[in-house]
Amino acid sequence: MRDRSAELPRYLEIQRDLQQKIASGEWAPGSRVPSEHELQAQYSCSRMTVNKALSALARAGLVIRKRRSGSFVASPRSEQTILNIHDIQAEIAASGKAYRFEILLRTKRAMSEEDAARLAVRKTGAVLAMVVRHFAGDIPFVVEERLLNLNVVPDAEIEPFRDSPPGTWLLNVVPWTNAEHSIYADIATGHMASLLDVEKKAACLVIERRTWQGANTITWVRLSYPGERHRLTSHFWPGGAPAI
Amino acid sequence: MRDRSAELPRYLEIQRDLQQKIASGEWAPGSRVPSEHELQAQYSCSRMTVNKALSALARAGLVIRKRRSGSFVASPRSEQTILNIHDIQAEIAASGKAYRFEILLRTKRAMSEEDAARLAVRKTGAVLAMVVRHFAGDIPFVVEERLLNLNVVPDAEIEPFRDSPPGTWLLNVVPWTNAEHSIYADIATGHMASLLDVEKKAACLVIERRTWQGANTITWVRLSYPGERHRLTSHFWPGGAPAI
DNA sequence: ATCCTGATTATGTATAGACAATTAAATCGT
DNA sequence: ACGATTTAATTGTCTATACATAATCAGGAT
Repeated sequence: MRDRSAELPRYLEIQRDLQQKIASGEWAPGSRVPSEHELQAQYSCSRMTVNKALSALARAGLVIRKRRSGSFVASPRSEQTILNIHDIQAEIAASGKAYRFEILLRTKRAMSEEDAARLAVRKTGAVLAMVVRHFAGDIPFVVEERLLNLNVVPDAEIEPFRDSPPGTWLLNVVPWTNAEHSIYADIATGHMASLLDVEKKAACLVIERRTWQGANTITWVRLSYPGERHRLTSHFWPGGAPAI
Repeated sequence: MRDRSAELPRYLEIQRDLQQKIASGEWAPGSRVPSEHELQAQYSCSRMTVNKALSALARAGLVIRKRRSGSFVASPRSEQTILNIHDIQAEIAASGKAYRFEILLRTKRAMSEEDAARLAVRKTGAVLAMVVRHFAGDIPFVVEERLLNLNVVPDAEIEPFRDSPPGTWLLNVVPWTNAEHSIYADIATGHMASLLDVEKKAACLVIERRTWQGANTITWVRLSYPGERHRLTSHFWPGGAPAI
């Protein structure tokens, strides 16, 4: 029936074809995409195959689909990117540098008002507060301030964190369902500057993250990177992969 | 046949069911997920329905699928988040503040070495270099330094940018296919500090972005935000939406 | 033991058809 | 002319089936 010499699956072929028409501007934002019925005829395939292509484009935000009305090229409202925030241990190891970490503080305490606010939970139970410094080679890479919700992760209390830092340990031990990131720039205080081995009042890139398992906040963490030594970079294709 | 009182489509019901088992840790990373055949029997539905659920989980990175071997719970290697970098005009308008912008520089010039490096293209043709300051109310919100590749967007040369700043104009005029973001922290130089109305040597959150249409670089832009006044935040669910 | 070979299994893709849900458009009654 | 009702177009979901493809496994030949 169909050309079996084709490399790509049919639905991907169609998807990229449409994506190309949108990306090139040939199909302007707001304009109507042919209906599944029409595309099915054009590509001489089943409706399900066309549907798979169009659904993927809808998921990627390139088209908007409405029953009875049809599918329309979406107007771009914002630029998206998927930020991959790697496990620090893995990230440094991948860069070829020697990794080590140093636990500067480890305290169990009853949850304070501030702790509760950071974890975004009611003030109850206990937390494990930690400060960890990570090194890439001999250079301080990032300082991690962390709160672990012992109500959710009681095991953390007895974990020595000898081989793995708390972030890596958590990632492997407790599955997370959702996370909130907040990224900003700040001036290194005297203490932070000495920990990162940068000048006083140097710029820091700060990432704050809260991680949940369902309704429970697992952990809050603040990562302070020396501004000149660290960049978050990411490459993004709306379709999920290079189109051509 | 099936229970029509169910609110959710069958495939989503299955998807969330599996997602919950993974998120709760009931199914550990590396462990095997029942095969499509088994799930089809468990949920008494067709294989295509199960396939849709499993494919979605694979796309979200929660499971890894291998022919002949089966599907396995993925071990989390990094935390992802989808960063939505909004159109500045829309972002400020959405916050309820008055938006205005001011073009501080607009120069057409032959592409220099530095321009070519920033745009990641061969040095050829001309660029339009701009510096734009955006205000939220009366407060400087961000300073935008931009290079427009006139080889790709010749229309920019005659565009007055009276109603819309270049970012908004581009978003509406030229569709983009992929983008690269780089986020870091920097110290405000004297000039930048005065533009942003912050103290000298204040921390700035800087976003650099290159945007392509296919193989052509459309634009390079550097956005400098006052560090204390701006945060990038995002909330992320691996499945794409709250599971419960 | 080692290497080929074929059987088996799970996923990947595709088809044709069916019904449901949504809603724009057309029709009808007043 | 207007409002209510019907029709129809389009997407959303689902089924049953089929064959393709990749990878593992078990034998069997060397």
